[in-house]
Amino acid sequence: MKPAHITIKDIARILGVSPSTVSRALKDHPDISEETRNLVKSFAEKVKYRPNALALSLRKQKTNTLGLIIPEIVHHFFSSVISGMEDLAYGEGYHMMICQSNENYYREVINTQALLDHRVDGLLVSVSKTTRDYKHLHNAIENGIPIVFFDRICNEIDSDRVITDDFEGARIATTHLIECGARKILHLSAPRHLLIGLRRYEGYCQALKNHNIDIDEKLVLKCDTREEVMTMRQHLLSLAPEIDGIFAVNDSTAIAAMQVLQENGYKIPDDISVVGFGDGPIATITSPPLSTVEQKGYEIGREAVRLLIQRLENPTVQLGFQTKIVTPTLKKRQSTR
Amino acid sequence: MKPAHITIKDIARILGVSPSTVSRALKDHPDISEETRNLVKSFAEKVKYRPNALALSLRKQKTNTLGLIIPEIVHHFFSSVISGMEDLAYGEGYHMMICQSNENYYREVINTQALLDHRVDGLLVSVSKTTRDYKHLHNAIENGIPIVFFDRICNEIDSDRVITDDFEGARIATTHLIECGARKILHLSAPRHLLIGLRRYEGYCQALKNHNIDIDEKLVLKCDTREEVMTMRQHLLSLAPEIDGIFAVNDSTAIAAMQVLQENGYKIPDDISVVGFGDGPIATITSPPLSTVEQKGYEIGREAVRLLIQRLENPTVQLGFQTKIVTPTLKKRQSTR
DNA sequence: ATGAAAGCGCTAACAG
DNA sequence: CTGTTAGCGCTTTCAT
Repeated sequence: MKPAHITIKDIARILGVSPSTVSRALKDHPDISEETRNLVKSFAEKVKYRPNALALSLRKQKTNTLGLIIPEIVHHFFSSVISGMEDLAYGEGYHMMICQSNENYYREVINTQALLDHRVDGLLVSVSKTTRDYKHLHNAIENGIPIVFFDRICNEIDSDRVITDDFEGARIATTHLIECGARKILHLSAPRHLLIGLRRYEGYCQALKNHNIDIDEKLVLKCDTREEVMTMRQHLLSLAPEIDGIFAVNDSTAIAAMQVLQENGYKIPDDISVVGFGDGPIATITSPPLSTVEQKGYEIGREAVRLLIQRLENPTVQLGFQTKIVTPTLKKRQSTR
Repeated sequence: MKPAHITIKDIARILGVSPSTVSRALKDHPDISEETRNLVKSFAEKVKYRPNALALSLRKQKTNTLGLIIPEIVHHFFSSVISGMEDLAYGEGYHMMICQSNENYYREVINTQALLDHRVDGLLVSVSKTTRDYKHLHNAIENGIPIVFFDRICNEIDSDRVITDDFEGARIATTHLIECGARKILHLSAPRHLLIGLRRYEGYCQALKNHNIDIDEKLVLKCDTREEVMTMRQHLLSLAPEIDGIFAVNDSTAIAAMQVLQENGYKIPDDISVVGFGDGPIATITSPPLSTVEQKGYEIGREAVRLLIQRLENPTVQLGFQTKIVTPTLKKRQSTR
């Protein structure tokens, strides 16, 4: 356990030159003679000199670190986002400091503060469900720290954003069902006061409209969890004879519905085709595997980091804020024909 | 976009005192008069002064940051680990810098270096599958940076460790099958050259032995993915009539087997009971829900951070290295009676 | 071509 | 009780 890392000063002392010479030699400053440069460089290599990123950051007023605030890490979509962010950031010479808000406003505030204290160059934020007040995020922007919001964006703050095109995803999913021959399509939806509930409902309606199918509000059920499907089991079964397709707002709801139907003798997809939304790992292991809308978390993560770094590295240019809309794609499997 | 954050120096200048007075007042140093203290504190609050963590770290030679190197973030077990780490670290005043090796040795080396450059106080590492050489990690230890290995530990380095008790998990799972009345238990296993393959196999054998059931090597199949189950479908079905239980090395294999059997008229759990291992989110949504061994990623993460912080905060005491063995528990669902 | 000095923001030993 | 000074590790004028 040697206590200290070797520093430029150490090298300078040992080699009998000044710290500035070492610093310059190390970064190939033209003023330094080849001789000195080689001497310093080979010695530095020998003693495994590594610059202290802390000192560098303090000096340069730039940490090359991005702060991430995410509601929860254990979630297929969010962990995919993190993975995409990490991969791109790494490639661009940035590192990530990651905080989990656990959907807790108070913790989100503390996290934001901590990241600012660490002087991250920018922030990547998906706001917690309990956040109503955005002072902490405004505060970051006022301190010159740009934010890119992703997925759970904040409308009160003008900023770069990356979101999923829920409308389009739902439209694609529903259209697929129609193309499979379905006409009476049940929509298991999230509440409309949630953005995804509303948008996916609208996409569903749009697809029907495009094919001149009337929207039957009896076929739109507020039902967005596995548990709720189980509770509504009877109602679902009472509708089953008259429907030929189901579009669910997420995969677990789709799967639960599929199972209830199967247990009662319905064949998927022969009697009823089913499409989900999200494409977590669960969609591939059901029987039949679930057709669903792929949500591209990895890509959203990359895109968010791309926007952020672009802004960080062009501080002079007054870039207008962009909203990147990532269009999900249909992942056709065997729950639809 | 104000460029700069306010500093102690700024406050000192404005208030007409010295920076050290401000510094002391802020941290309730006893030498400072109440008057000055209140003056400074209220002013600091008014201008939202926040200490620069970078400067502090440089000064104190302590960053309060833990570096994490993990093979992949998008994996239920690993993301649970991260979540547990983050939660505990947060509570103890530490932050996490997270790097993903993507199972790539080269990247693991670079990541380690980057974290050392950032002067993280300690390292949490699960080694990549492709890592054969441990110089980079030895190097960290030589630099006085303690490492806690978790899950994929490194035997060449003497260090703190947190692992799952695979043997015990397998024993519990198999015993559960036996208690459900099974006697002819098929084990779908990972290759024995992998530690988990070996340990879980041994646990399976131990349970049989404890109940005086002979081990039948024909009932131990190297088969540890969904795809492999599909490939071995016929073989599996040929064994099916003579077995009454299955213990699979992971959930997806268990589920695939369950599905193949169901499609061929077997009733789960009536004809055959099935137990998996790992308890990702998929286990709850199958029909019937899968009994499995819960792997406690969250707890492993917390434990790893606990060990690391304990070591960091008792640098003087020569603590012996500990290996924490987290025993998984049976999660009984409906795939077993 | 090299060195001395100042400073990034903060703290702590030493003076007074 | 408060200020001065030095220094954490590094870069970058400004001298020489």
